[in-house]
Amino acid sequence: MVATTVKEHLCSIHRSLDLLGEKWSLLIVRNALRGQTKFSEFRDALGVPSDILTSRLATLTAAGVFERRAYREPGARERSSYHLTERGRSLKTVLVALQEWGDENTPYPGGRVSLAQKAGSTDAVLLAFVDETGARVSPDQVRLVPGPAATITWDAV
Amino acid sequence: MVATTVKEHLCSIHRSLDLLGEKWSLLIVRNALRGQTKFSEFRDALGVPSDILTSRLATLTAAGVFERRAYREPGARERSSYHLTERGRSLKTVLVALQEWGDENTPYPGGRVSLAQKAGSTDAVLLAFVDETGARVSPDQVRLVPGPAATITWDAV
DNA sequence: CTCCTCGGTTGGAATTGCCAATCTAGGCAG
DNA sequence: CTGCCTAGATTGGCAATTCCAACCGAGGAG
Repeated sequence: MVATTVKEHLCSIHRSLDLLGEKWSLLIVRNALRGQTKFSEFRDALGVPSDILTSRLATLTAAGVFERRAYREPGARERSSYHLTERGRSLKTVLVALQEWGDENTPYPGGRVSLAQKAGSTDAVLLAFVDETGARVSPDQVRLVPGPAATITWDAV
Repeated sequence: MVATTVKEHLCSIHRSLDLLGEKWSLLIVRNALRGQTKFSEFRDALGVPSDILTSRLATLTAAGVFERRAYREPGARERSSYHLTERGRSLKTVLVALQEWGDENTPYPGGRVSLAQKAGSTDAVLLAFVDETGARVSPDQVRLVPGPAATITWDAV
């Protein structure tokens, strides 16, 4: 089953979730950000059923999150590997947001399993809201407000 | 059906997705961030089946994302409303990340439906990675690396 | 040739979600 | 009091999705 059309929801959050909200999708992307590329790596590390993995890789590849490449290991036949595209790598923001939320709200007693760091250092990296000048904005100060294409209005919290 | 235990995955992303990855969960939180609080508001605005909405509100309330309050409109009996807790409001980061990704990667021809703005202004707000000093870090420079509790290591991308 | 592995596919059971119909507590009108 | 209305669910039956175990097939190894 390959998703050929993206449902055209007005809301970009809804559109994102149509693609990424299926079970395992974001975890596959997370593992790809950790450097995994092979079918067996995803299957063994995540425990995702192989039929689901086939389906998700097809959907995410069709959506331009992954691209499929051929590779050949010495003494083995040609196989497929799955590499994040620029579009896929830009999901890093979503995954770090989920990671920070989980670390703060459902902490694991043994400590953190994954950290966001600046390349070539051990400096921690966090997500923050910034305005157009680059100045930080407190999360409390951020409002989700109706945009030009909104058909309804709402009272932002 | 009320989720009483959070599966204890090592990875905080996995734990977050166990709670938030069910269909409709994040869209309910999105609408709550737009100011909705009542069962009928969520049901009518999202089109979510009422049995699913009952289940999601129960799960999210048990997880501390929502809190249930009684309210009474004139000439009506007491009813329940659902308000985001601090924990729930901190999901704003996740939702803005999904919104930005959707706006950039699956744009809707009619324009954006929702914008992130600084309170009391029309200044756009964006998500950015920052280090501990507050300096911005390019997304390409951010690595997801194994933390102290990691049982495996990986090659970060 | 046979055996083996990787990357799937297939069939069937279990789970989850969807939809329409129904239920229930309380308010209100007569 | 009786009957009717509404919000907020609950229920039953069906559809879609996911899970699991078994199988397949192309190619390399022996």
